[in-house]
Amino acid sequence: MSECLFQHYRHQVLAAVHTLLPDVPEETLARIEVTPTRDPSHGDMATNAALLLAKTARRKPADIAGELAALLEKTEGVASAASAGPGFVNLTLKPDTLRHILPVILKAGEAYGDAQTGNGVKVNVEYVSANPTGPMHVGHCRGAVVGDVTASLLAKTGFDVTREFYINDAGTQVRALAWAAYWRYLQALGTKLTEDEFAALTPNGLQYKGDYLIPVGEDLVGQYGRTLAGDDAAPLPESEWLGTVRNFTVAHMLVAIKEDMHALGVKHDVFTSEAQVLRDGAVDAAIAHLEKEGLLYEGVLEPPKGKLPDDWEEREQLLFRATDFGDDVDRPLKKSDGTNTYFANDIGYHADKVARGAQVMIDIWGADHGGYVKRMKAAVKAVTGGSTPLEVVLCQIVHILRNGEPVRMSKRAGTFVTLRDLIDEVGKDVVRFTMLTRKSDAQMEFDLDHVVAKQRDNPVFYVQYAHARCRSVLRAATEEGSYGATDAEVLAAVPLDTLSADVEMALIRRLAEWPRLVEAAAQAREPHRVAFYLTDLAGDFHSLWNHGRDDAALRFLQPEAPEATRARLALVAAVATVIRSGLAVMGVEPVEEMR
RNA sequence: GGACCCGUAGCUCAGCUGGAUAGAGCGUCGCCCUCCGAAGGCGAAGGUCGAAGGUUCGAAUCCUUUCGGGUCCGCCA
Repeated sequence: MSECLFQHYRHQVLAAVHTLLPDVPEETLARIEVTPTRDPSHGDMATNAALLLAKTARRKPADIAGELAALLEKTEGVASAASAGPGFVNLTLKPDTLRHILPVILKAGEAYGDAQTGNGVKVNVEYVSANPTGPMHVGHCRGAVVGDVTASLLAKTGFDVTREFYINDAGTQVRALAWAAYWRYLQALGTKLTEDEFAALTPNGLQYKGDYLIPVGEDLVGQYGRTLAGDDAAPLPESEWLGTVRNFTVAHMLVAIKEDMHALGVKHDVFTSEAQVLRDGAVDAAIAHLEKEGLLYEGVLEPPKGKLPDDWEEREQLLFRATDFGDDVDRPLKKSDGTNTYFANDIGYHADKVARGAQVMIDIWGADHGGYVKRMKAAVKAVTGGSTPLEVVLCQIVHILRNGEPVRMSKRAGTFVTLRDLIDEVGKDVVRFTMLTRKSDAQMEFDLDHVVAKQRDNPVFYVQYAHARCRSVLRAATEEGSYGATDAEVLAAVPLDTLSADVEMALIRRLAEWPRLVEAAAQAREPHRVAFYLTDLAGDFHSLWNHGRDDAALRFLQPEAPEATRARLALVAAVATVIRSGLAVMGVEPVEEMR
């Protein structure tokens, strides 16, 4: 039998449908599902098949449901099947069928829930992607976690995943960064210039004033001595030093960014440099392709309605016909100084991903880029001829709170919270889990006190506590000595007939849902569902645990009944396994005991 | 002016891509340790799913309109 009970019985339902109505169109069959029931009185699972078939069969749903139920009742593992409600078929499984999932889990270990639905399709997931102009701040970490876990979910369901980081190292921000690093370099050489005097020389003024560039300035001296500066550490023309300083500084920033990602447990397979994509000609090639397709023209854009930018002036520029592909206006590819817009480079970059083999692209962006989605999708459609879909997941802002009060993040005020600060304060696992306790497109509040509190309403604690309790029971059983070995292979073979209490069966039902949840979360690109599932699973387990307080017969360790105890231990070990499987997807370490 | 996201219990949020009587936690109220599993658990109260139309066997979910909050709107990325 398949690892996934729901998938298994879906096939049984489809077989029954085929017997009953051989000519059902493929689209209708695809919509037939077998889902867990919300109400235990509805059995273990239900199918909507009869409701969907009613139209094509021109018959009443309840009639079809009745006939389906009669067929399904005879299916192996099914105790009873009944038509219910508007035309559902409810299935009640034999207890053995449900219990059978425990050895499946114990043998599979953390791999329980793995699937092959991705069929090796190459998916490129791009996340974090930022200007390499400074340390990562807390604003980056939600997208980092969402991207990382989305990638893990896709890998778990059989996709060939590439985790990618796009380095925006080609724009004006990086030039500003180089100027700021050059200032630190001159300072390290003992320049007589004041900051104001240097700022007056700097295009668009001196930015990136944080201390983190001081060591970069010192390292520049170590590497290049005084060769990048004039006498008395006076500035040389930009052309004498910009390339050198920029590359040196970006390399430094990348090291820091990678360290931060490592501290958060976020992995990337590929780091792609915007400047490199530009040098390789991928951008020019993409623009040439669009030109050839007749999708570019020189034109004038309407000024935006409402508040007009101060320096607005009407100007003819190179435009992409984004409106042909569903965007609202055509989009410019060149800035007034003749260089590419970010958009133009991004087109080349996405074409490059496709050239490297991507069959599906998923970009994780901050919500402030929401207005950019349509044009990017339009461009990808144009440049790939529609062969390679682009999906965009937007992450809303995270507000950091301390004791319910907002933590101001301001470089000037000196309360700038870096990602590293956050990890150091609450720990990587807490950050990761908490980032998934809301769906991505909802705003989130992250209270530094709350996320480390050992309380019921802190899901991180609640789930870890459930795992620790499982481990505690298994340790106690091992130490006691008379219940036999408690490793997975042994427990996978114990008789399970004694598991029959409602709370026990409810827990088993929950465990059976895990593979289905993994697939749904991967397909929807919604990693938060894993966190919610684990919280529910933990709740079921805590409930069973407490039932043992009220009813001694429900306790895990039964000295009078070693056989029943072993069955319970198999259940407990399976719960721990599924929690570990879920935490592994989330990149969170399970704990053995609460401190 | 336009685009995108969000409006679900007093509060914070789920709701499995259209299914059965809309669910959790917090808060409120009532219970469960004469310590062998209380950092927990059980129960109660609490809802016209922002509003109005529409689509159909069936809508919190899809469409239109509308109100409220957020993000964004050529030369930032």
